[in-house]
Amino acid sequence: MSAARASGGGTTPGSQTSSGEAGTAARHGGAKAAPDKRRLILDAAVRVFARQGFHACRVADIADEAGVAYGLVYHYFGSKDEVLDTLFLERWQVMLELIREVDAEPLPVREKLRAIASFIIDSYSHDPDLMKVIIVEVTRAANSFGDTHIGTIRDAYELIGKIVQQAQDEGVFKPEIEARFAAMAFYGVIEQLLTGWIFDLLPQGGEEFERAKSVVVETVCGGLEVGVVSDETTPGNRLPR
Amino acid sequence: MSAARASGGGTTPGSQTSSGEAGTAARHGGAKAAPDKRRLILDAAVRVFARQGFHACRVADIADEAGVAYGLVYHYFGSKDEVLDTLFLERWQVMLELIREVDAEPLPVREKLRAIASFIIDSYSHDPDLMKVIIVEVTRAANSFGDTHIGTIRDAYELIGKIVQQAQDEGVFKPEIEARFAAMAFYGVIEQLLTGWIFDLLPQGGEEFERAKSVVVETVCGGLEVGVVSDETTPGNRLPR
DNA sequence: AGGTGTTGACTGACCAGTCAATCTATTTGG
DNA sequence: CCAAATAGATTGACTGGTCAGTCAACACCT
Repeated sequence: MSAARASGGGTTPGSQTSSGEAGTAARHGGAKAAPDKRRLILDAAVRVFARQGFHACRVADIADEAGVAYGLVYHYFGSKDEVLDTLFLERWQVMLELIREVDAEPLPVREKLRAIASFIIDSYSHDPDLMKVIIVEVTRAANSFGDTHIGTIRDAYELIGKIVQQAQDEGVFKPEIEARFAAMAFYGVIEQLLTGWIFDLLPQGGEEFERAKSVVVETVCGGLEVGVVSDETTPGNRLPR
Repeated sequence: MSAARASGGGTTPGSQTSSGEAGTAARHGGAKAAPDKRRLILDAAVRVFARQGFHACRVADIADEAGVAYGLVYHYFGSKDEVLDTLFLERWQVMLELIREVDAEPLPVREKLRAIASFIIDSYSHDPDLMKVIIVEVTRAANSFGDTHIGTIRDAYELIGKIVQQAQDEGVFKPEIEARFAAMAFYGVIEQLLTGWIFDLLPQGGEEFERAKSVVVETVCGGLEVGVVSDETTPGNRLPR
C-alpha cells in the first residue's frame, strides 16, 4: 500500500544489521560517527514488540530501548504503525525474493520446499524476536495489520502454490489435493513450529531446527507424493456430534 | 463411538448456554425464558471482536451490539479481558473434551485425527466469527492472552501428541519424527486452513470444508505412516542473509 | 546561514472501569 | 390479597489515567 517510505539509502531490504551491535566503535574514520538512528529504532522496536506486544507497548518504550528521544521516532516514521509495517515488509520482501529464486531453479520439489522451510526456520534461528513479531502481530492479526498486508502475505502462499502445482503437473504430487490447500498446509506446518518455539512449547536449538526442517518436508511431501499407498477409503464422514 | 454422553448439551458447536457459574436467572423451567443478557453480551462480543478486533473495539461497542447498557457488561464480567477469556475457555474446553473422548475410543489413528480435524473445521463452519476470535486474539497472541491461556492451549497439543505417540508405539507411524513435532504439524495445518478462510484466501463452503478434512488427514498421515521410502539426504542449507 | 538531526514537554482524544440512581421481580408480613 | 421490603438487574453520565502524535527549540554539521 502507500509505503513509498523506502528511504533512498541503497540498503537492500535484506541487509539489516542483525543486531550486531558488536561494532559500537566508530568505524567511520571520525571519532563520533553517527550511528544509523533509524536502524537503531527499528531494532529496538523488534525487541520491544517481541517483549510486550505491539498494542501493549508505548512509543516511549521504543525510544527508551533505542536510547533516543521520543520525538525522533516520529522524525523517521510517520506513526507507530509505520514502524511495524516497515519491519514486516523488510523481512517479507526478502522471503518473497528467495521463494522466487528457488522457484526459478531446476530442482526437485522436495528440494525447493526444503529450501523455503530452511529459509524461514533459519530466519527464526537468526532473529527470533523479529519472526515472533511478524507472525504474532502481522501474519495472524486478521484485523489491523494482517488486513493491511494481506496482499503481500497472499503473494507468498501463491508462489508456494505454484511450486506445488508444477509438481502436480509433473506427476510427482497427487493431483487430487488442490495446490492452494497443499500450499497452506505446508506453510501452516512451518508457522506452527515457529509458534511452538515462540511459546516455548517445543525445545529450541540448532539441532532441533535442523530436525524441524526434515519434519516439514517429510510430513508434507510424504503425504503429497504419488506412489504411496493411500488406503484411505474415504470413510463415511463422522461429524462431531 | 461418538460420545453421546457428553455432559449437558453436547459437543455440537455452538448453542451452549452459559456454562458454569452465573446460571442464576436462567433456570426458568417454563417455555419463554427471559433473554439471558449474559449470553447476549457474549454473542455480541464475538461479532464485535471478529469485526473490529479485540484491541480496536470499545466496551461500548459490545454493549451497543448486544442492545444493553454499558454498565451491564461490567455487571456480568469483571473486565473487557474477562469477556474474551470466557469465550475462549468455553470453546476450548469443549474441544479438549472431544479430543479426550476420541482418544479413549479404540479407533485407528487416521480416524482419530480425522475426528479432531472434523470437529475443528465444523466448529468454524458453524460459527466462523468465534473461531476467528479464538485463533486471532488468543491462540496466536503470544503477548496478552496467548500467554494467559498457554497452559490450556498446550493441553490440546499434548493430547494430540499422545495420539501420535501411540500410533508410533503400534508401529503405524514412523518413530523418527518426534510425536510433539508431528502433533504441532497436524494442528498447524488445520489452523492455517482456518486462517485461509478467515482471510478469504481460500474458498469456503460445505464442500470445501469436507475436502479440507481429507487434505489434513491425507497430508499429515500420508507423511507419517510407515512403509514410505525416505530417500531424503543431504540438507543443503541456505542461510538467510 | 541553512539544513538536517535531535530533544522532551505538552495536548487533545480516547476509553476502561466506577457508581449512584432507577427499574423489575420476588418475598415478606399484615 | 395487597403493600412494603429486599435483592438483583439495568442504566448511562462521569472520571482518571493513558498515550499517540505535535511542536518549538536546540545541537551539530557543512
